[in-house]
Amino acid sequence: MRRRCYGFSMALRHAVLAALLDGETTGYDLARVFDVAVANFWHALPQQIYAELARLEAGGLVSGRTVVQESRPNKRLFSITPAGRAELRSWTASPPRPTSLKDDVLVRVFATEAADFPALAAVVEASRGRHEAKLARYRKIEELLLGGLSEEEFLRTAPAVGPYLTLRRGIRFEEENIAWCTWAAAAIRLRAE
Amino acid sequence: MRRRCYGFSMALRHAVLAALLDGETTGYDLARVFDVAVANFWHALPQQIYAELARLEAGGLVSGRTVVQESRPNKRLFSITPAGRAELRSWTASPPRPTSLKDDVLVRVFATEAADFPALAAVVEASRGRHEAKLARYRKIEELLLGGLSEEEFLRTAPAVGPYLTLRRGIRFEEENIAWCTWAAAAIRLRAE
DNA sequence: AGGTACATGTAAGTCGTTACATGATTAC
DNA sequence: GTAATCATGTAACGACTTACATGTACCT
Repeated sequence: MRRRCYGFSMALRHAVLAALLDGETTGYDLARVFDVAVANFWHALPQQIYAELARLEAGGLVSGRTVVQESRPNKRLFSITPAGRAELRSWTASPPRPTSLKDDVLVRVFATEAADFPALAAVVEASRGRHEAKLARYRKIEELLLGGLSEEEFLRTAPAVGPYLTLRRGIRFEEENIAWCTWAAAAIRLRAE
Repeated sequence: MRRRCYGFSMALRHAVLAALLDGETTGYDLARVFDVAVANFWHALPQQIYAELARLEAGGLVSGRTVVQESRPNKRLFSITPAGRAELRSWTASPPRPTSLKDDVLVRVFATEAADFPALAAVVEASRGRHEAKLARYRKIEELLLGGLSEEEFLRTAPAVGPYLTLRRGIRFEEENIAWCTWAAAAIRLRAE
C-alpha cells in the first residue's frame, strides 16, 4: 500500500486554487464561476468542487470559515493560503500532460460509413447550434473582461491576464467547431445523394 | 440496485466498433490504429481497448476467434457483427453529450497571476512544440488518406469519409493550439518586464 | 547483453457523473 | 402554486490511469 500524495496532474485542484486568487468565495459561487470563466477549458460539477475544497482545506492550501445566516442556509467562505499560492506557483511551472479532444460528435462522424447520413448530418448541425450559443456567451464575457480597452491595452495594464488568455482559446475553439460542423454536415449530406 | 445497460454515451465502445468497420483486427492492432487515426479526437490505452473488446463480445456486438501462432503469442481476431453495425447506426443518430476542452496548459495559464512568468511562458512554448509534432503527424496521415486526390474528389468518391472529416478537425485544432501558444507565451513574457 | 516488437491481460486506485437529500426565501 | 435561487453535501457507479505480469523472437 503506497502512500500517494494523491494527484499527479490534478488540474481540477489547481483550477479551484486559481479561481480563489480572485478572493474569498463559497463553493456555491465557485461553481458558478467555473460555469462561466473556467468552463471553456475545464468543466466541473458543483459536487466535485465541494469535495475538492474539503480536500484542499485538509491539506492547508485553502482556509474556510463558516458564516451563519438567517433565512438562508449557512455558508462557508474559502480563501487561498500562502501555502496554496506557493503550490500553485510551482505547479504552473511543472510539465503539463498532453491533452486530447474527446468529442462525442467526432466519434459519430468517424463512423459515418455505418450511419444514416441525413440523421448524422442533423446531429452535426444541432451540435453547431450549441457551439454558436457557447460562442455568444464567451463573446459577452470577453466584452466585460476588456471593459472597453483594446486587447493590447488590456494585456499591458490589467492586473490578471490569465482569464482573458484562456477565454481567447475558448473563443477560437468554438469558432473552429462551428466552421467544422458546417463543412462536415455538408460533406455527409453529399453522401445521401 | 438498478440494472443499468451500462452506457449512456459510451463513446469508447463506439469508437472501437467504428474502427472495426475496416475489417477483422486484433486488440493490439486496434490500439495502434487508435494511436494514429482516432487519437486526434479520442484517446484510449491498450488496456481499455482489450477490456472494451471483451465487453462487446459478451454483448454480441463483436465476434472474436483465436489464431494459434508459433514463435509468437496467440492472438484473437475480432470483427463487427450485424448487431454491432445496427448499434453503431442507431448510436450515430442519438444526441451527443456536450464536449469541453480539458486542457492542463490552459489551467496553468488561467493561474498566470500566481505564476513565475518566464517559467510559465517556457511551459507554454514547450506545449507548442508538442502540438507542432502532432500536426506534422496528422499532415502525413492526411496525405496518405487522400492518396493524391483533391479534397473535393476524395469526398465525392471515397468509400469512407469519416476518418478524413475527423482528421481535418484534428489538424485545425492543432493549428489553433500552435497559434494560441505563440500568442499566449508572448503575452506572459510581456508581464515579466 | 539489451532493447523493441508482438500479444494479452489483472489489480488497484483516482477522477468524473448521476441520482438523491434537505429546506427556507423570493420572483412570476 | 410553481419554479428558481441559495447552500452543502452523500452514495453509487462508470471511466480512466498507473503499475504490474508474462514470454518469445529478432535486431544491434
